[in-house]
Amino acid sequence: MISQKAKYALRALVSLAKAGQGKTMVIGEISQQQAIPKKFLEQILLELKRAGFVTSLRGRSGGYCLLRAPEDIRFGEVLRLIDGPVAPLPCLSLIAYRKCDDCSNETNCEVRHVFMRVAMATRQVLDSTSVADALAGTGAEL
Amino acid sequence: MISQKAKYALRALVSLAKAGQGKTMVIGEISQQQAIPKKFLEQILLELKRAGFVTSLRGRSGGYCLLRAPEDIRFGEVLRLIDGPVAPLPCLSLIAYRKCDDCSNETNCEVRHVFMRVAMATRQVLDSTSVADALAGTGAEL
DNA sequence: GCTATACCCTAGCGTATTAGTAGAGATTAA
DNA sequence: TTAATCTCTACTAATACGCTAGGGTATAGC
Repeated sequence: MISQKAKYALRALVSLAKAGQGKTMVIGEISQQQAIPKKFLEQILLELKRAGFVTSLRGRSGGYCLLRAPEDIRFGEVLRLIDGPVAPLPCLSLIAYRKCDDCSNETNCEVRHVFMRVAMATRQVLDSTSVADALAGTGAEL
Repeated sequence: MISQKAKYALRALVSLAKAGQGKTMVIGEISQQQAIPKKFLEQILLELKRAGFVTSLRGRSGGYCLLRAPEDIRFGEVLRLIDGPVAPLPCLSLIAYRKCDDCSNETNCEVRHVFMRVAMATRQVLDSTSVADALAGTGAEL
C-alpha cells in the first residue's frame, strides 16, 4: 500500500497538470478539488517544491504551478520522494539498498529472487508512466 | 516493502519445502537455519498452521511440516495472510476493497488507473510463483 | 507415572510511522 | 495597510511493527 500522502501528492500533480502548464493554482483550490486536508497539502506541496516538481509564487496572487512538464514526471519519482523505496525488500532497493540481517548469501536467497521479479514488474510501470500518461489514460500499456 | 514477518513466513516455508514433504522440523531448527527469532517464529508458524499451509505434531518428537505441496503454495497467498492486501491502494484490493475517502468517481481516477496496472503486474508474479518455483529458481519467468 | 521436549496461546512493550493539526512567520498585490 | 498567500517548525493521537515474556498443554521415552 502506498501512503495517503503519496496519493495526495500524485493527485495534486494531476490537478496542476490539468490546469495547464504555467497555470497556477492556490492550495485551497487543489485541496478542495481533490478533498485533501489543506494544511497537510501545504506540507506536501513544499516537499514537491524542494524536489523541483513544482514552483510557487508567494503573496497575494500566489499559488503553485508545475515546474517540470507532465510528460517528465514519473509516478516512481514521486513515490520515492514521498514514501521512500519502491522495492519490496531493502536488499532490492535502488535508492536505499540495505542487506537483510537474516540473509547470509544474497545471491541464492529464494525469497529475494521472487521479489526481484516483483520489483522489476512494478518499476516497469511506475518508472514508465508519467503524469501526462495518467491524464491521457495511457502510458506503457500492456 | 513487505513486513519482516512475511519474509520470515516465506523463509520458513522454504525451509520446510527443502526438508522434503512429510519431513518435520522443530521450530528451533528453522529458527537457526533462517536466523529468525524463535518466539516470533512460533507465532508465525501458528498462523501458517491455522491457515492450513503447515501442520504440526506436539510433544517430545514433534515439529512442523508442510501440509500443502510446495507447488501449491503461492507467494501471494502467504503475503495476504500475513501482511494483508497486496494491492497498492485500498480501492484496488481483491480481499479487502475499500473506497478511497477522497475519490469521488473511481472509474476515472487517474491515480487508480496507474496503480491498477501496478497491481496487475505484481499479482502476475506473486500469484503465479509457488514455493516450489522459488526453490527451483523458476516460475512464470519473463 | 514422571519428566523433558516439543507446540499452543495471550499479553505486553518500545519504537517508528502515519496522518494529520496548530500556530506563527514571511511575502506580495491591491 | 491589509488581506491573501506561501513557508516553516513543532506537536500529537492512533496505529503498526517486531519482537519478548511467560505461561499452558500434549506426548515420547524412561
